[in-house]
Amino acid sequence: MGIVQRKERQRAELREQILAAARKLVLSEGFEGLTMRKIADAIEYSPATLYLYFENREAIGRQLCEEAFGHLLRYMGTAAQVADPLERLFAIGRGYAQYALENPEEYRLIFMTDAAYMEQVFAVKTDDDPGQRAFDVVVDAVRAAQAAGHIRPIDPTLVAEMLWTSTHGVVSLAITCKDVLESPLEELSESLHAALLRGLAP
Amino acid sequence: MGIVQRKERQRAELREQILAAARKLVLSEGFEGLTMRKIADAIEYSPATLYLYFENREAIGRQLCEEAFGHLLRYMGTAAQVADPLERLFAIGRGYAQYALENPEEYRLIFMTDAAYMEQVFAVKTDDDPGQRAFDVVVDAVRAAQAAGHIRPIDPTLVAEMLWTSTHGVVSLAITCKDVLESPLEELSESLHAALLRGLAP
DNA sequence: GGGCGCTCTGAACAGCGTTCAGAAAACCAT
DNA sequence: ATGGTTTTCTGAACGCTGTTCAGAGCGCCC
Repeated sequence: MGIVQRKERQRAELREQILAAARKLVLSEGFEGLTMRKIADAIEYSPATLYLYFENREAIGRQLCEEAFGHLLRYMGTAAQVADPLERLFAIGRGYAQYALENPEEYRLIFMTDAAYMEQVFAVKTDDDPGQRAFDVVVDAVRAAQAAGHIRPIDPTLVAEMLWTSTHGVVSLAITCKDVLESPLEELSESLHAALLRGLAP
Repeated sequence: MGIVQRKERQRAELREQILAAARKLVLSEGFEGLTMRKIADAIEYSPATLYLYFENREAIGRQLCEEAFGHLLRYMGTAAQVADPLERLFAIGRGYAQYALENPEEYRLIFMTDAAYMEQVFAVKTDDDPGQRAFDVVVDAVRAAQAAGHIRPIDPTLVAEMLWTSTHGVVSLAITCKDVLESPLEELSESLHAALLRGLAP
């Protein structure tokens, strides 16, 4: 009775083929450049077939989004294991920035695209949602830094959001308005982090 | 011989009518929702006519962009006159954030839209380009704060970019991922500014 | 082998930016 | 006022987009 299993497998395979083609297209042309017909061409199926595997174009974007959070988490993951709490916060920030700058189209898809379809991604808010987990990594590091007396004892979520938004500011501007920032990106990012953490000391 | 003058005036008027319709549409539907056919409908002309007044859709966006920088400058302008240097920096940040949150679609158009056509906006770089002037307002305030001994004597451009990117981070995330930031926006923005400036003290 | 169900597609719809030949209108000179 | 020139405008088209749906084609079970 392996027939239904095989059918399920084939179905999953085609679904994955669609996602693979979409990934490639987003990587090279951005989500704006992602087209149902281009995907269909790439996998050699009719455009109509895509709708048997995904509700619509946004559903594909949503799926890629969730994957992207996983990638972000990987970039931050190694940094999250640094022992020294303050150094860990720096490392996380660097990992985050590195992810954004090495995967600008993915980053744009997650954090810089109009929220219409993103609402459903963020609406999940379960504890194992990668986005939430990425944020929790920061909050944990903040708590540790507070416990070690490196950061004043205010709401760790607030502190985490301060760190997050400021790093997001650097990388998102760098992605959108290339060449508009005069300072070298790394210096800017590092100085910002350093000043912020200094200002957050007890 | 006021005929050529009248023709020029009428031409300018229709151009302005196009821009007015475009402004309204961007305001309500964002730049993505701005359509040549919708503009044409609004002003009761054929879509083809628009191309006699603007090279293409992006040229209209570019024009709106330059206007938007003017608006931003107005929001920051009053703040730029605060006497106390440190308080002035706070006021400028508040003005900037207020502009972004009260005109999200305009802000998105300027700083969050893919740069393809923006390059020409930023490429100007003349001294009276509103974007440059807005940034200079910050740099000047930084210099004043440094002269008053409130900020350590490092490159004022770097400091200005640190302040700019961090505020941009808050407002752009607030615009794109509404409800994802848990902290009240004003508190987040204010705390961030305060911590940053504290960290930048000599 | 016949019938059922699943998978897939061609064709279409409505919309998009943009172009261009030609209609229409405005102007000028006679 | 009339004819001709110039400026302004538009209908129709091209190729693209996301999406839908009737029906074709094929594999599976009885």
